Amino acid sequence: MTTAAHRPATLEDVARLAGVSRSTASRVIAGTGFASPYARERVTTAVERLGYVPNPAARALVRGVGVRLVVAVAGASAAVLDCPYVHQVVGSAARVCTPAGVGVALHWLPLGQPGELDQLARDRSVCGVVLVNTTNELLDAIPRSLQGRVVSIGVGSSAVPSFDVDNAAGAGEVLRHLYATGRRRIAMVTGPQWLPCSRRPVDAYRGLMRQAGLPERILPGDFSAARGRSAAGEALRRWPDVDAIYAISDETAFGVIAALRDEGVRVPGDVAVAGFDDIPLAAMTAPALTTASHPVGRIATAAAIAVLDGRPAAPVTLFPSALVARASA
Amino acid sequence: MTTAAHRPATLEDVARLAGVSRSTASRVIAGTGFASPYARERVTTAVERLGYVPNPAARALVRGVGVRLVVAVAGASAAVLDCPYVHQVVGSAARVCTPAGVGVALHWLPLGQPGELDQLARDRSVCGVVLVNTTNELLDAIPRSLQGRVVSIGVGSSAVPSFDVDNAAGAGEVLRHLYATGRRRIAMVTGPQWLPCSRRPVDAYRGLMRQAGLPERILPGDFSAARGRSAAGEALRRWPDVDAIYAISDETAFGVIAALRDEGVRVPGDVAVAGFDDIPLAAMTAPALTTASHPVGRIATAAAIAVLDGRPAAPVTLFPSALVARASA
DNA sequence: GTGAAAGCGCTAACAA
DNA sequence: TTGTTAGCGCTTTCAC
Repeated sequence: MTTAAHRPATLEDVARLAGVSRSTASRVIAGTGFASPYARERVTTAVERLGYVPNPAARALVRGVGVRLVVAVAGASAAVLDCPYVHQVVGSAARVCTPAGVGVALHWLPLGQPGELDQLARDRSVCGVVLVNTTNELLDAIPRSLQGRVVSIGVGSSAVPSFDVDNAAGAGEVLRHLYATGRRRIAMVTGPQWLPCSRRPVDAYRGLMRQAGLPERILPGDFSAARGRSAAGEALRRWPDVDAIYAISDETAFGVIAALRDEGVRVPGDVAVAGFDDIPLAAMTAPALTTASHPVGRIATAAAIAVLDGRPAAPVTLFPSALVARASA
Repeated sequence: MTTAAHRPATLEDVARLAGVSRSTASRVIAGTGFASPYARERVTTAVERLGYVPNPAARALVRGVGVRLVVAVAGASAAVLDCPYVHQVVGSAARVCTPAGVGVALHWLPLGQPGELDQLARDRSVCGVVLVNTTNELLDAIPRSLQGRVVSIGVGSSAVPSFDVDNAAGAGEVLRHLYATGRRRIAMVTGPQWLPCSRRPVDAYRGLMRQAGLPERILPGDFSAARGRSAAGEALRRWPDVDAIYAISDETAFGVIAALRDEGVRVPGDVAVAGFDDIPLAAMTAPALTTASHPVGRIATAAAIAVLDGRPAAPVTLFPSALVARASA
């Protein structure tokens, strides 16, 4: 490895130094095709001496594949691109894409304008798409040419494999924990109405309440702490006997707890509160938050690998979510 | 805009449909060079009809520029790539790189092995580098060929512009707040020793303590909540009269508060606690955390734009950090 | 087993 | 103002 030359070496340079043709050099470097041990040895040496690094862009161009994996996030405004959840997806994706010479892009998909996807499909630099916060409308609008290289973190379809947390199971565990610890007047703060994957915990809630003969008390939310705050106030007003609030996310749960505290309601004494996601801080607060785990990094990694690999993935890959019982419920 | 064709249109297709040469089409599309209003009109129409999207990879290849911006994070292990801070940098960078057809890559730079940078310098697909958690050793090892397209979030050098939070000022504000509210036995939990940019708050602390004739009480940390926990225990043991703990990060501060609570020490009654970063949850906890703001997203955005633009940036761009006084101090 | 040649999609001289 | 020409760096038939 020499010190960085002013002009980075090309395959041509390697071939010349090794005394072989570009084709031969290409074969041994890409690890494709035949090459005599002798040629192999000479090329390898030349690569080392020159500090040669292949140019993924040139490679992609000739192979007809893309150099960017796009994380496409559906939402009402471009502000969805700023949330920590999306950032973690992008970070995890970048980590697995980097060794493949692929970069990560971040797109906003306006709700109700599935045409945006066509744009992505026609961009030859796009090797694949990871959908986040998918809607069925979006799923139905996936251009044929994107099929086989698009996956969803959230709901999927016959054409789009899904990688998601088993939030129905996680919600079930948390709700049963609430029930087992004596809670009978359980309210739930949900996710956005338009987001299909956030309906599963709601369905779990409904099923369990019905099964236990308990009243359904649903407050629409949006994952935010602010909404948790206001929803808690509503809950107290509408159902003075409420003894537990289950929130769709830890953020929301913290908002709920803050509002309860302001109202002089004790947690978990008067009202138990549980969340979902098990973010790092859930263990640090007072009271520590009872929640369910959500392996976002692992999910995003699997999703990115699936589009990178390009082989057909299972229609649905569910990642387990387990109860993390702490002090708040 | 037609429905996505099976084979995405190329410049050639556009030129043919418009009845002009590839060059002319290229000129009007890239917005470079001359073109008659007539040609311009015909090309634009063809682009629309075909739903043509230029291929950034091909463009980059011929222009000799890269298609990836790499976020390079120094650290003891690859685990540094998993922290929310890094994710936010990557997310913000991806957002500004996407419209430029540039993807984001995420690299780990092992401490003490500055050779890794040469690799990046020789990769022609790399258009620039954003350094995170830089050391002076790393800064000195920047290959010449990378100069002008590398910036640092953290300390910089004559060759590497720095984009960072003014954490000295932020720390100063917080510490003066502590002092103004009567605290006189103030301990500090620092960042990692090897990280130069985290030394500035320590220097601010030292300067202020000295100036006020107060004792210096320093506990080395690593930004983590776990270390905040253990450091708080140490502080209590070594300095039973401690009445304030200033932590280098909100994470650490939450760890400190948790440990204090476990020990039966009241916050802020017995010991005031302050952090740094003003993460969203800082406002939601009990007690709400007193801290200083840290506009990570804005910093990362500015850094990425600077390498994308490629024009010389100011040697140092400091982003303001202001006291956010809440309940914990 | 190896090399010559063609070409991926695009831009940028240079002539016309 | 426009088109012709020559590549950017790489892979990949297809002869040899």
